[in-house]
Amino acid sequence: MLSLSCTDPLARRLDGAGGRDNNNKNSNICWSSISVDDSLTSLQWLQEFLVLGVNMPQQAHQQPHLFRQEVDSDAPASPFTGDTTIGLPLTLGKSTAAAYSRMQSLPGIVAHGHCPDEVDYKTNMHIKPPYSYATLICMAMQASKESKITLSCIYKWITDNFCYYRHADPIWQNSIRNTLSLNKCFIKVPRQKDEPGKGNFWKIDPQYAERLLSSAYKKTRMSPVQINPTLQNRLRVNLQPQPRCSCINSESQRFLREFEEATGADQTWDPHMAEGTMLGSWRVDSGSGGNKRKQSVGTRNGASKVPRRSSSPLFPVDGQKEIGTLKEDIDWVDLLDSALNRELNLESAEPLRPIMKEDDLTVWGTHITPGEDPVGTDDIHGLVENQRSNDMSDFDQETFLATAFLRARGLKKRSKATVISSVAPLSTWASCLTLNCQ
DNA sequence: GGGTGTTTATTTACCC
DNA sequence: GGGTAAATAAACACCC
Repeated sequence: MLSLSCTDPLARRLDGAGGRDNNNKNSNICWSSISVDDSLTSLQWLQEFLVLGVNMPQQAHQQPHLFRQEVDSDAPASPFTGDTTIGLPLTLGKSTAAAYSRMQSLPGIVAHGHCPDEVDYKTNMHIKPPYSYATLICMAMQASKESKITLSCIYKWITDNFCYYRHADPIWQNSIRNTLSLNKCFIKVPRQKDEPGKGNFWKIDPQYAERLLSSAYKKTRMSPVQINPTLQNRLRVNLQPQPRCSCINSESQRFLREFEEATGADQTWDPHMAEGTMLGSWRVDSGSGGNKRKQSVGTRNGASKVPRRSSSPLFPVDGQKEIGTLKEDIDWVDLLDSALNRELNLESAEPLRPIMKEDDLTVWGTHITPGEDPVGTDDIHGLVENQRSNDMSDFDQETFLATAFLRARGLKKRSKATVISSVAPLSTWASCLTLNCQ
């Protein structure tokens, strides 16, 4: 029987992770500094493990991926997928790397090619997709074969492809409209007088697409992972507060995009190929947003300033200010046992052989020089190449490309967790890390 | 009345 | 810390 203590280690960790930006920045810190003992005495690793680890086998190589060409789906591939069907949020307040570091401390959990951080947004109603509204609109526009699209079609596409929005407060539709109006990337196309229907059409301004093509996606805003309030109500679990919940940090996205640009990797949704399609680099009119219109108007409802809703409804605003405790009982042992059982079912998977320095790391005609970093990405290269000979999937190939790219960019000195979680399909980097454990 | 579009205000997160 | 993009929220007008 496990005896788990959740207070002190958790408090210590949270103490070091305060501040709104710390989630991302602490990724590396957690990876390198959390001891096994620390991990095992904190409940957070368990929480993350439960979220990240379940139902992975069937997803590891089946989930759509941003890099992968999807044949029969207009749905946005979720580059960061995972299963949250058990209803707990993904990596609450901790980066993938941090979560993974703790998972790794559990023997047998990591070593089976798991994909701990994938979310199928098409079916997962609990986690808000990490795409800005502008991105969603753009996705909808690209998915539509038409050059213009109506607001209702945008709504429909989003709800069809992001389960979260099917159940979310319809306020998001207001935000969509707001985005369409404010964002110069979107052009309103008036409806013909004889055209039936309501509202105008919308399309993307090609000039912004061109700008995007000539310059990289420089800026991306990462939405925090948000949990559908219905889930919150269902769970009624007061988990420890975290200042931010983000499963993919901005650095990861940047690397991802740099990788895409460098490799021209196939994507389900290819912003480079789609006319007017732009991801993450929307130029909004400088007059909008920000605090330029500072004006004391009180509030519209006459009340004094009301705290904003927590980014994660699981964490009430008040709760985010303090270190909370698990206020309701959770049968952690059962949950752990259940999750472990699922994990152990993977043991039939063929073990990966260690990387050998003499292995030929030539991939698609490109030779990767091995041996520069003792336990670094060389291992991954070798793994992927060797796996390739065993019918390596596109998924794995993408991982290899991503890793090779990062290495070429001089990122090999990063912590492995950072590198891998930055770009690799996570089903693969779990396998890759296995090598490093050997 | 409901959907749509616009505007204003505020907060949050990220970058420099 | 300032600037700014994005998100959130609300009010309002217009149109079918």
